Amino acid sequence: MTESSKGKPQPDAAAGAADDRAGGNPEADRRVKIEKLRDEIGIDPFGRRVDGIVSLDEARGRYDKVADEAQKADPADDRRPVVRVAGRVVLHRDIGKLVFMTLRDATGDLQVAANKRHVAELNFKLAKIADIGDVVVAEGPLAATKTGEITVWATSPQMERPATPEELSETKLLDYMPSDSAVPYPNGFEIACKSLAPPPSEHYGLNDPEVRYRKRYMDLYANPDVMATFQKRSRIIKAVRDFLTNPPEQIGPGFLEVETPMMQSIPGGAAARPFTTHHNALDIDLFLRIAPELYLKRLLVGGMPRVFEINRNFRNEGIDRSHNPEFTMLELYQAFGDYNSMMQITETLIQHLAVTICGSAKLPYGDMVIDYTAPFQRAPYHALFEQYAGFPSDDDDKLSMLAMNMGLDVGGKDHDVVLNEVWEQLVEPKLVQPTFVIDYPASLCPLTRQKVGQPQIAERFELFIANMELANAYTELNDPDIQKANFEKQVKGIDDEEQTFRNMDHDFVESLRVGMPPAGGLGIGIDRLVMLLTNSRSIRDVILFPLMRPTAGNDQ
RNA sequence: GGGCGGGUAGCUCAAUCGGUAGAGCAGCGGCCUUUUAAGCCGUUGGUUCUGGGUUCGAGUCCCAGCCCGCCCA
Repeated sequence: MTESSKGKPQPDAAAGAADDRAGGNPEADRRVKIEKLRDEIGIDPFGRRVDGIVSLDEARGRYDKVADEAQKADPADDRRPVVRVAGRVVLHRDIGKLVFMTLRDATGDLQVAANKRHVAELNFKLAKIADIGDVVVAEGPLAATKTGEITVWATSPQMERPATPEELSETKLLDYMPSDSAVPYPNGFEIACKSLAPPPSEHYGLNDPEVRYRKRYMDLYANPDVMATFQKRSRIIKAVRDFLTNPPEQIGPGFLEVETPMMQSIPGGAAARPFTTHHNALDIDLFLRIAPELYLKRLLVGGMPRVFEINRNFRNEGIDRSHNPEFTMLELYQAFGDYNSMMQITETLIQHLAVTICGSAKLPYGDMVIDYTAPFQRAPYHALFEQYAGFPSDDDDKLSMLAMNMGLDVGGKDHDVVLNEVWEQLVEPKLVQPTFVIDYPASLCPLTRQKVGQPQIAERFELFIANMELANAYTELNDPDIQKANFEKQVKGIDDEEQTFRNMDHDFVESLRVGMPPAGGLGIGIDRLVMLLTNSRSIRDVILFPLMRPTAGNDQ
């Protein structure tokens, strides 16, 4: 980036700062304006504190049609509400002695007009030279234009009439007049922060996905639907917290929100490859957690009966439409629950979110319409396989044939591992409406309690919606001897990346020896849930700053 | 990991068969007192992702690489 250098002409584009020949290089031109603001107009192009700003949505709501029409009929009868607003300029129309601009903030857009007759000369000049992308402050009465658009008419108090006592007390006008400034602030119109960077297209927005993800700060203001998505994400997460902290009666007492280590010396609780880091003082390798599970269960041992955590997990794996290396997960554990009580919580929570956040239990996702009305369908794992494969899941020969036809590598893998790979390709694409897939092969679930009388079946479910795995839950295993044996048993065929339980967490087994009450445990992928509820196609559209490869310019 | 598509001005995009890199908007200089993607006149702005190659001549064709997206594994 080029530094402006006052007074010393350089061949560089930005250097023409002090003369009027600048042109063509938007940033250089804006630097010229900054110098003008400082040197000729004598104001700080980066503003100062302003109190009493109302959002653009709020300002629009304060428009008083009766007062507006009364004032238009009799200019002396002015009861129009006065508002002070701030926003980024997204459109700017200068028609001589009148300037219109469209401001945008997190609540929407609103038009501001500056009329030379009502704004002090200096402030009118600021309105004329304001650029798209600048953050500005405007103050004045709300009135509609000829075409009916609600507009803040920037007004310098001393130009029109003295402020009434009501206005003064309502907006505390005098409070904002900085003692070290000759200019009453905002005096109708001020530039609060000059934008040096060239703005995105005012008509086409910002479309390039790479730029949108790398420069989310531009994406957020250029594309209002992006702002809306992340506002909704925030509301969803708050609603999850509220729901779990104070659940509906049928779910019982509230859950306690806790935080457990993200840096772990033995990464456990899931099948995934972890990120590695190092602690210098202790001189030990640590891993970013792949799941909080084993720590949350220790809390059950300690006597917290219901706990949950909403936070980041890290998995050193591929990136695609539904995977980001760091992602947000809800995990909760309920003493004396099981996978059935987890299903009840899951479907009640998700229906609640759909209805309260999105206004309906039936929501579009892409071409689909998803019905979140509880209860969700339950379907046993093996039954689904047989339904779509056409033969029972224990037919090893047919399974091998099918796997090879799918191009899968079956060599040396256990039956259940191959079955699961085939299952994922065969069944997952069919699961559009919310479906609890229940009763998994026990060999795939080392942390899960087996079904009574059916030791080969684990009391586990995964919830699928719109072909995505959204939640995973078990009746938790609390027998320390079986847990230890499961950790020691290497599940053949799972490759290195999925080799979770190679390093036994002895302390976790020790905690089970102390005694963990029977429990249900649940994990819900928050990013994917937000994708569904905001109809977003990619996980990158619901993560503010998704991981991107750094550019040569060192963006991140 | 594989296939397909894309990368050209600040933004959105053109560029015929390989033949002087363009438009709209933004910017800059003017005009304009109710605009709505305001309008009018004038005007600036390019490492065509990077590096090689073919050619009299490459945004275009070939090779390699980088990045992004979509689909598949």
